[in-house]
Amino acid sequence: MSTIKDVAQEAGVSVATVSRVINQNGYVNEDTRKKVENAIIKLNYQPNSIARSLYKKESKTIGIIVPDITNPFFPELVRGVEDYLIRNGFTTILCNSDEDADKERLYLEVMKQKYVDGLIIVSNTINEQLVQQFDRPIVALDRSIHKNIPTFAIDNREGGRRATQHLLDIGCQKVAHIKGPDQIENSEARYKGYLDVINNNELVVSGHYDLKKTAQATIELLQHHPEIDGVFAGNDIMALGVAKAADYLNIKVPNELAIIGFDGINLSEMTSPELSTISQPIYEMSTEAARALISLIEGKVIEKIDYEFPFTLIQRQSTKR
Amino acid sequence: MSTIKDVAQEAGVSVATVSRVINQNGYVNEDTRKKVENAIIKLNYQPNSIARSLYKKESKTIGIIVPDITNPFFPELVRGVEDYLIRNGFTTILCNSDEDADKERLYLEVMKQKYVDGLIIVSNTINEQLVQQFDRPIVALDRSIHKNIPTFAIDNREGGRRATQHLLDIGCQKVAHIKGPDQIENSEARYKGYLDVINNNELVVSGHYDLKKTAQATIELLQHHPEIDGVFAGNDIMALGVAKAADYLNIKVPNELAIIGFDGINLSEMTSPELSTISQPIYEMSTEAARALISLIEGKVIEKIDYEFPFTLIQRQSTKR
DNA sequence: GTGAAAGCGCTAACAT
DNA sequence: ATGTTAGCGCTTTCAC
Repeated sequence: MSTIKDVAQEAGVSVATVSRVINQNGYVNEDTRKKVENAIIKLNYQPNSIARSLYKKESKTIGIIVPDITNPFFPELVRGVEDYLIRNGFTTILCNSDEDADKERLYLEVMKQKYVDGLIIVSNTINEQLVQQFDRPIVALDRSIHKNIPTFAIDNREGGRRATQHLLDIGCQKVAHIKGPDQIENSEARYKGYLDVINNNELVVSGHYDLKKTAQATIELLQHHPEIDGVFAGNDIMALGVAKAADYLNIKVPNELAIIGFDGINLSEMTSPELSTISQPIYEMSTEAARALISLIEGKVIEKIDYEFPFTLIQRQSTKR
Repeated sequence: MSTIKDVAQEAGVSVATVSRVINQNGYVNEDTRKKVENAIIKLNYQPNSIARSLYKKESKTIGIIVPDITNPFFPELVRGVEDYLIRNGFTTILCNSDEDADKERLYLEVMKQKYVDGLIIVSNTINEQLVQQFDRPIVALDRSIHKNIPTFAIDNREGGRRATQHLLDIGCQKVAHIKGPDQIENSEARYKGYLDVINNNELVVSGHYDLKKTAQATIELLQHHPEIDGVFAGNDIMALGVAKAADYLNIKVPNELAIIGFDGINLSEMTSPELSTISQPIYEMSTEAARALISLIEGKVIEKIDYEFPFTLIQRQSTKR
């Protein structure tokens, strides 16, 4: 690959001039500009962004850390981020942390060495201290990780309330909640939302954000409590698990059992029956997070630390009766 | 952040020595090594990999180009790649091409400028010439892109045969095929596999790898051809579309209509009914592709150009009768 | 065994 | 308006 030096030589000018035309700054005569541009084309020159990064101490690269891209919620998030970033000249490094603090530490270290300009993190296990030490901008997506770090999420508790209320509204008498993992901020919040509405009539079991475990737990739950006629699942995948349990027990959805999920991933409308859900503006949340991160990278101050997005209740077959 | 110079100063040695310690090459006295290591710890020094890349002309970064991470097949692929790479000291840049040749060209250009050490590509739209010009190793995943580029995939035609034969084996009399997009190598191959088995009794409709379109097309198909009792869908998502169509028309799966998909994405066992499918070893394919890419980057020669992986037929509820 | 110094490709003073 | 040059942080010859 040819370098700026080659171009300079070819055009009969100095490297500084070439640099000027590339970066469109400083004065350069129309004629010399032409000469340089021709040389660039002739040599098929492309600036070496590593060299540029070394000097400018910026890499036009950001890292995104998610628990596991294989979990259907995250591709939609990552896609929003990547879309926004590439349009703005940034490139996206993908990291799967498996919610493992060691892996997160490793990624943080690597990202630092590679001079990423900023980080977008989805995590609840991440070491706050490490995050604090990271001397470049960070934003948190979907879940907060530190009170000083801008966070882009919905009000999960309110979402939990809304989901539960919906089940009541359609006439459910006994609404159970299949809760996501303990200690995950979001699943706790959704759970609280459920409690807010259900008072003293609660019936909760844990499903760990996992389809099979949820199906298993739900089967037992429904066997012990045949009076349950509505389930609010901690997320859409879990709601699918509940639907499977119902199918297994030959319980009709939605008439004998209404089900509502949470997140609004694409998957929720692919299944039969289609799932009612609390739909997050996933794409918008992620592009906004990316936009804010870039602002921070550019040294701008951003308006707030807490970006709360509106969610919507989507009623589909699983609660339509 | 402290530099190698700071460490050298702190340890009272030259930068060359520090470099030797970091890279564990060249001779260095046990005592000086200790001094240097202490200085590194004291200053919390981390080598700047940008500077290293500039000199070594390698970035320990690779790019992966997929059509759309939001399509459930790709996260599993990307995860396999990322897992293998991070374990081997590489970092992964994610690119969503949307099967758009212009976007692909853009990504190729950016990757080149960023000195990525290699590329993993899933595409059928990519410009072969551009790929040829890319002067670093490339491997193709899931679909071939050029005869000189190592390809990691299964035998899709044979898979198509197997799927179709399976429907016949369980007693289907009239098997239709919902075909993936034209001009996509894989969907054509699967289609051919179907034809191989079905001779002259074919019934094919195009579904574009899209759930809703597939559901719509299937509804029409089934209305015109109520004799159809088995469907081989071009992939798992399309199979879901077929299942929805059946649900809509109140046709019982699998007894009145058996359905088989293709790919074996996680999703295929999340639904009710669970989908039979031709399961690709997605994770293994992708880690092998990553492994081969690294070999190429290291200048090794790899054994072959065509890596064909075995698939397996997974029979689940949708064809169990 | 260790250090001095050149150079990777680029940008940005500073000259002219 | 253009050129010269130092320097970004690192690795690696080449001396000693």
